[in-house]
Amino acid sequence: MKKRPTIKDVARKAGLALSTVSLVINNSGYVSAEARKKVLQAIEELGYHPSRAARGLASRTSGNIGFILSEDHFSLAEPFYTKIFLGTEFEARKHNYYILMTTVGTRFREPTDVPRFLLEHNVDGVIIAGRVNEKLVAYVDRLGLPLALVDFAVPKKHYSSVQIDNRKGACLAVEHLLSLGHRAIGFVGGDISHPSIAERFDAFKDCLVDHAIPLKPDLIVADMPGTAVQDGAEGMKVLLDRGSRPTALFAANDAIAIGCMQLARQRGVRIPEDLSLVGFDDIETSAHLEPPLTTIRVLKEELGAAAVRTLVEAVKAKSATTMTVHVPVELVVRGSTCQLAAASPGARASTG
Amino acid sequence: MKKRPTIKDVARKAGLALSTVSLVINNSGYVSAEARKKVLQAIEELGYHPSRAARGLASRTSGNIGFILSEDHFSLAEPFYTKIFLGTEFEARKHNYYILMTTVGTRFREPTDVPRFLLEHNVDGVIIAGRVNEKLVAYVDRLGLPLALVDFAVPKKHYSSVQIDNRKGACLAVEHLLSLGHRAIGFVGGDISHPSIAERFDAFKDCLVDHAIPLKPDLIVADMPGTAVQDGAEGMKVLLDRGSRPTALFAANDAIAIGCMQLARQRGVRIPEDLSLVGFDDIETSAHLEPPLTTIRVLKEELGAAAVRTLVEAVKAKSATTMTVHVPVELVVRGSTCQLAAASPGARASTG
DNA sequence: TTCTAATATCGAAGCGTTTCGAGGTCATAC
DNA sequence: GTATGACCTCGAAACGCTTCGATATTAGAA
Repeated sequence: MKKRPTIKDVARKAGLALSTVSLVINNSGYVSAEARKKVLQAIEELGYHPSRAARGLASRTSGNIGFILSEDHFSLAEPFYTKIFLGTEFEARKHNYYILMTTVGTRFREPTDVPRFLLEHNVDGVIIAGRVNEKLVAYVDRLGLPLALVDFAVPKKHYSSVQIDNRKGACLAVEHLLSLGHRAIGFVGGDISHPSIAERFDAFKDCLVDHAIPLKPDLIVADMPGTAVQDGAEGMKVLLDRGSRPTALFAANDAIAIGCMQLARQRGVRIPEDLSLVGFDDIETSAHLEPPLTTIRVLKEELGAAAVRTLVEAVKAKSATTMTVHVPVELVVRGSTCQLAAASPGARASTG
Repeated sequence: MKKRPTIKDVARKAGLALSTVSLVINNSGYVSAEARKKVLQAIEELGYHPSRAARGLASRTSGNIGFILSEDHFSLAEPFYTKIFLGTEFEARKHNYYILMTTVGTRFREPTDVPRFLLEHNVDGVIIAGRVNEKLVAYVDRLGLPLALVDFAVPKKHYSSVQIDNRKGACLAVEHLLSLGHRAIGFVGGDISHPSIAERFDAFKDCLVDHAIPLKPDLIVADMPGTAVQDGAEGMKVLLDRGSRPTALFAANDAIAIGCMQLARQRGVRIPEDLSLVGFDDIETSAHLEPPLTTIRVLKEELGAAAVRTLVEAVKAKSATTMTVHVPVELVVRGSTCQLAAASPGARASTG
């Protein structure tokens, strides 16, 4: 409980000016080897460590990075963004930053909806994960704070961002299905206004075309309002009611895939025998489904870590250069996909 | 990018002294209704918000709570403490605090192993989750910082803490097994030096005695070094090699239970037919095992939230009163336990 | 030798708050 | 009529740093 030493005490003990001590601590300016040694020793003996608040006030830096998440994403049911957040925590510690986390609603009005750490000037940079109100993004930008978006982009604007390699993922999925002999490959997506979903859809189409497979519009459903389980079920229903019979399906994400699975079961469509199914994201539950879902794994922690690295660079550089990082994805083959040959009707009945 | 207003600007605009403005902001001292109104209006018009750094320096508060976690617990494989952490984030936002997170190793030497936020005086209180070096706890205590331990306790010392209701949980487990007709109930634990594990073991014994079931030492294994899956397998092995044949088993946590399951499968012991098994914690995977594990659910996020509440109280009160909060647990019945009747040898063979 | 630039140290002016004590007004109690 | 205390406002002194400009010294270039 005794008073902790200040830079003044160090200066006195070292017999040097306070400002010289500061130079040593910050490794800036000119300091003789001798003076440096004296300062270091005094620091050591006193057990001195600079105060963050004082340093922050004088240098107008906080040592913190703000992490903004949309409210509906920071639920315990949504481990996707939660993992991104944990990824930022991991990486921030490596760079001697702390993460201040907050969530925001879809509305954005000043100053009520401005994250407190922005009002208090308590962060040196901001990470925004997932879709948030564009006005919030603009607000952060106007503050002149380094900014990195994760799995989100604002149309017509260039911000630094960390993106999932959606195109690659979609290709991996399609090529996996092709390699299994599938040709009638469908797509179930929703909320095409979400950049990631749109990109997956786009790449899906491109990839088929690249492999000389003609697109069949009746195998595609992409107009559900959201990207949750019920949207997947809804999409699957539309597809089946339409009379379409794809042998394989690429779902825009795992939640949608799960919805497809549920409806398939209701309608007596067997997975993978009658229909191979590939998801995207590799969320926790996917591995535990029956059958376990073949999917595209997204390295969620890596998304967060990359965002921190981007930001730390930006803070150091003080330049407004923006950059986009694409985090790799990988195919995880599980039980929801199989060779087309085995998918002919009755194949199972004859063996069972 | 234009300079943000300071308290000085507010004072000028309101035609009052800077200190009066401060009093209004902090709702302290005497301020006339008229003056308050003028200040509030000036603040509104200028869009003023106090700077955290300046306020921190002057008032020696940071608005942050430090969260210390043992290194091996902050892995992505260990969602238990990670969830506690998320629980603190949730709750901290409600009280206008931010969480600064760090991990520590088992060693503790000053000043190398001291969390940076402590050196920088950058937190108003500290939460320590899980077992850490006792010297670290003593160090925090010596700093005079409010402290709350989560799922950890230091022998012979009284710190505020948030505990799992281990006794209740163990009783729920035992009584569940008793209600299924089991009498030969075994225990597999490890690392009895961990307070939580010890308490579960203790309550297990007490509960049996309370129900007039004599303790059979040969049904108990509790000397493994750790509490992980392999320790569970090891314990199960010892039990079986010893020739003990409990009809039901209470494992000190889910990881241990999983180890038991694995070894049981190897040895041809069927769960639940030959052996009913109850775990503790309700970790993510437990629900997805085959069979899904009956266990005692621990509200992990609530542990974290309770710790924050405890700490916020302590910061406000400035008193050194300590308190222990017990967070409730609940029994989750799944497929790894069943009625004793069905467990007679051959019961399955005759139906299969 | 003289000038310049690099090196080294220092004092002082902030950074934007909180807090303390001084000083003033006014109503109430004695 | 004066003392007392509540109420109100203010200026100034911290809080513990960074940073700027001044000054001094030294080494190398001209």
